[in-house]
Amino acid sequence: MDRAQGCRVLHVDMDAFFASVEVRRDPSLAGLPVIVGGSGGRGVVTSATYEARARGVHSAMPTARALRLCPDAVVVPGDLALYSEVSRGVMAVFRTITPLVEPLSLDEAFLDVSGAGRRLGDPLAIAELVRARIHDEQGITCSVGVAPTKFVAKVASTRSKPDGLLVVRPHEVVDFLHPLPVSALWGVGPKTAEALLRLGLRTVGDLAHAPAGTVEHALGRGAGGHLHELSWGRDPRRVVPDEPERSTGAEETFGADVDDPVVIHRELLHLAERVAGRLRSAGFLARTVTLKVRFADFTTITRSRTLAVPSDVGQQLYGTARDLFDALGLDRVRVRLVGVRAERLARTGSTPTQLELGAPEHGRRDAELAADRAARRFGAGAVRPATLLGRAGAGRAHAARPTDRPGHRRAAPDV
DNA sequence: TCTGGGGTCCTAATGCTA
DNA sequence: TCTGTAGCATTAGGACCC
Repeated sequence: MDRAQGCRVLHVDMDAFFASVEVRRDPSLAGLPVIVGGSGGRGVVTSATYEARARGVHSAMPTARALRLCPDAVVVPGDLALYSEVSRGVMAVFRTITPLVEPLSLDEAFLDVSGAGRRLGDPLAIAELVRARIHDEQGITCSVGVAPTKFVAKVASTRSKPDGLLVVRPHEVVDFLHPLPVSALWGVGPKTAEALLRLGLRTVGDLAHAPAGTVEHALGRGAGGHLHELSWGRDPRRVVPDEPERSTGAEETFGADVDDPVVIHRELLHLAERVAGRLRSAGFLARTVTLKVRFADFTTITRSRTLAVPSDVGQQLYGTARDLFDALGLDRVRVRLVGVRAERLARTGSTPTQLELGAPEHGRRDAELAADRAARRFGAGAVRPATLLGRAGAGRAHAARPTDRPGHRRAAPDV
């Protein structure tokens, strides 16, 4: 009489995570439409309470539009440091259930509970335990999907929101999936849904009964084959804890478009320092540096370069990003956003250090490590390049500064 | 009124090399 | 020595997710 036999995977997803944490911090917000997101001219909603969602607000919507839909909403700027702290608490609860925890983001994770049955009961009992403990210990609610595979567990948690629990047993998988719209499949966004609609495929069942070759022709071998498998609930992926990061980056949208290369260089330096700080604190070196530029018309380009020697030095990342930017040969073109990303990461220490001839690499790195220590002691921004002095806070010199939303920059994991 | 910031993964083009 | 090619690495872009 096992109520969830064959269901080894739990997908746990916090309900309206950022907004719920804000309500927990300030209980006077309970029951109100609360929007977490950029309040600057160009901000978007990152999270909203269900009271706001009921009025049509959803994440990724421009805040200005959300406020037209819901003028009485309370807008809070967001506090990533706080959300990260709550997230660590949530993940710690999961790890007392099973060591096989695969976080997907700050607010959701897969748990493989196949080894926890003897200690904690069947997967349904474990799911109920997780929900109770998150509520009691973290003060927020979550939704849980219980299924034989990761993908079905993920869909199940989504269908049970908010504050719900849904078990999909192996023999129920096909009946559960097939009535759903294709957009319910993990990896089907607007573009893919449109491509499938052109084939007359609206539901997961339509997709499942279409010839695999047709789907692969429309979407490509990889994606087509994968989605066709998912439509039958076939998903061989295991729950994998402790996957290392593959890249880390930072980007900033200017408050107004910028065409001054001096301002753009200064922003690149700031972003490169941020990324390098994160690399050092996480113990990674970057093999490749990628520059991202979004123009006023929202077209976006990237340019990347592989370093001769992997690096976690801000000045080196900056130099590469700046070279890539200058090589674009832009002549007073209006830029909306710039970003710097470190990719193809290698563990510091696992990569033989090879000093470039004549390069003051070692000195720079030591200086930046000293700055890290000062930042830990005296706060982020205690030490920074002279070019960046006066940039934050009182920077009225340039009308077109990045959006310095109160609490936003400070909240970034700046090490 | 437009459209953030953090990521992952996939594909295609291209250049190098055996 | 020349040429074709397979395979790999790099680069750029795009779709998608939270």
